[in-house]
Amino acid sequence: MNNREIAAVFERVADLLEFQNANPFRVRAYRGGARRVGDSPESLAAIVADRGAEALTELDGVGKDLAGKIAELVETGRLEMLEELLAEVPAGVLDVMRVPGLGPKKAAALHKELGVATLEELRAACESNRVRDLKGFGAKTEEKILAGLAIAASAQERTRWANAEPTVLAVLEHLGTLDEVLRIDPAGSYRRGRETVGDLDFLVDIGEELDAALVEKVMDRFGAFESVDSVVARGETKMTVRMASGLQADLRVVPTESYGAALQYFTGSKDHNVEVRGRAKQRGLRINEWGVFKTDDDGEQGERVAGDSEEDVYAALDLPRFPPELREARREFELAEAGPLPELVTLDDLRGDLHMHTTATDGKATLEEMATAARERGLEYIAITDHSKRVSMAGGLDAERLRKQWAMIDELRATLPKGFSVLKGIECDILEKGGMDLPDDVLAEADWVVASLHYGQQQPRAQIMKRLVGALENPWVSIVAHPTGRLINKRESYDVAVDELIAAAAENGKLLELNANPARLDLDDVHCAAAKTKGVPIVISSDAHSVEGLAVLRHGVQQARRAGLTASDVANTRTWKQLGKLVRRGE
DNA sequence: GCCGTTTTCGGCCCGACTGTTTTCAGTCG
Repeated sequence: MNNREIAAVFERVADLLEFQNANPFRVRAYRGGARRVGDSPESLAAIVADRGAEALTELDGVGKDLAGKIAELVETGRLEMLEELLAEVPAGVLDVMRVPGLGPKKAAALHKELGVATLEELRAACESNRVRDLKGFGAKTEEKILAGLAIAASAQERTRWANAEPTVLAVLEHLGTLDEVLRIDPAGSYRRGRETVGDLDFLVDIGEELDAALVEKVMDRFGAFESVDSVVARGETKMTVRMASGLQADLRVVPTESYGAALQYFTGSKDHNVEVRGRAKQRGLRINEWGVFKTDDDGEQGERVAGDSEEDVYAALDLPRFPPELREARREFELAEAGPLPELVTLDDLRGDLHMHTTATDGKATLEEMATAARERGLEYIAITDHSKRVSMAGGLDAERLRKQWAMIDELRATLPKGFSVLKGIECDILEKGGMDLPDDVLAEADWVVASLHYGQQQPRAQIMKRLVGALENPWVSIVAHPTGRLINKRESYDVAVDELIAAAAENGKLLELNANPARLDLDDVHCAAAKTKGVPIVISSDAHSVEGLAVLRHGVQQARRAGLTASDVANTRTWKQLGKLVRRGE
């Protein structure tokens, strides 16, 4: 059982416990455990196998009990506690709890009073007006549930960051042009640069006073944004709308003196904030979205000590202003205690792009066009890495066509200005039975060999690993591209033991790709962080199939920053010559 | 269920908004 599956079990346990009205801190412990497990770069099954269940308690938030349950899961594939809970609670109520506005308490009341255990039964109960008579419910609640059922049916999944970006920019423009809006920033997971966002958060600075008339004006303007479908809620400082796309957006309006505190607060993550506010409490301080305050002897909010800027808020706790990408309650507090935070990699640090396609296979631009566009983007070198012959649908290259392309590259090189290089590369498929799609003597002639797996993605783990590790052991391979093969919201990854893959890369002196395509972002942040700890350099590549495709590098940089990578952890921040020293090629 | 130079027991972040309540519970982030 892999980490993600273990995390899913703990989430499920937490949901069921919540439904049973269990101790909320116990529920939190399971949710925290799920997050820690999901964030762990090491395979917990491997930890149990190598060092025993006891070693799991080294994970923050995992104690003796959760460690035992993880061991039970990896050893038996089952969790007795979960099965007992499922016997007590009808599984359908978990769906009921996912309807907006329904939580564990209301779901429990619906089940107890009306026997509602599925979404269908919930709909029937609402339509026959039986819900409105329950204590704590009313006609409005009933209507909201029916509307919420429609939303739940359209199963809105999280939106890829890059798909949310146009909406975010349009809202910033729409509100930013108002004179009353002094500052506006997106917050939440969008600001943290997560690969997907659940909803959007916007924060507005309205000036010294929280003037009701001004707030009204800003909210009216927000509600008039062209994509807004309906207003979900509207209060004195906070407003929520639903876009036609189904995406929700929150607006918070605060006075200038609270802007930093509010930005910190609404950027999250939730777990990061829990840690921050816990630290505040230890120091006799209280942090909320309005500022940092001293706590009086009677526990009431006292003198204000910070709030204008995020720097001040963090400084009040002797913490650095964490880059938003790091605020996930993973290792950032540990890093802060160890010294200055690492300087995270930036787009400007990248000097080369080592994965792209041309019209020779499935690209839309020619060799010359890709080279020109890359040079205009300020890159110093690129590798042309078209597909190999196994990828027949893309017109993959055999040895003969590949050598022709390399001859063209030789010709092109003669025309290039000093300071820009085009490298002879290939994205060579890793065959289903193992081994590379082109012979070693051909690969040996390349400057840069990207190995990747496009076929046989459903094979069992052992075979997938044999293929990937085999590629890393090939003396001429430089790197494995999109190592897990996942497509965000579309396709699961292959059954890869990423820690073993990283170990194999380290052993063979090879690199691993962070594919910057926003649908891939593969390796992800957690795995890139794991590669860093094992000393395996990451290459951020566009995998561009067009001139425009080169622009995705920034998404890769964002993911790398979330992994805590600095420029020196990313191989293509180096010159091509320096980069060559990182890769062990040839025998 | 986790955790600890204020602790191995008694804590565990904090506020806005809604709908149903006559003073607040539930949900959400």
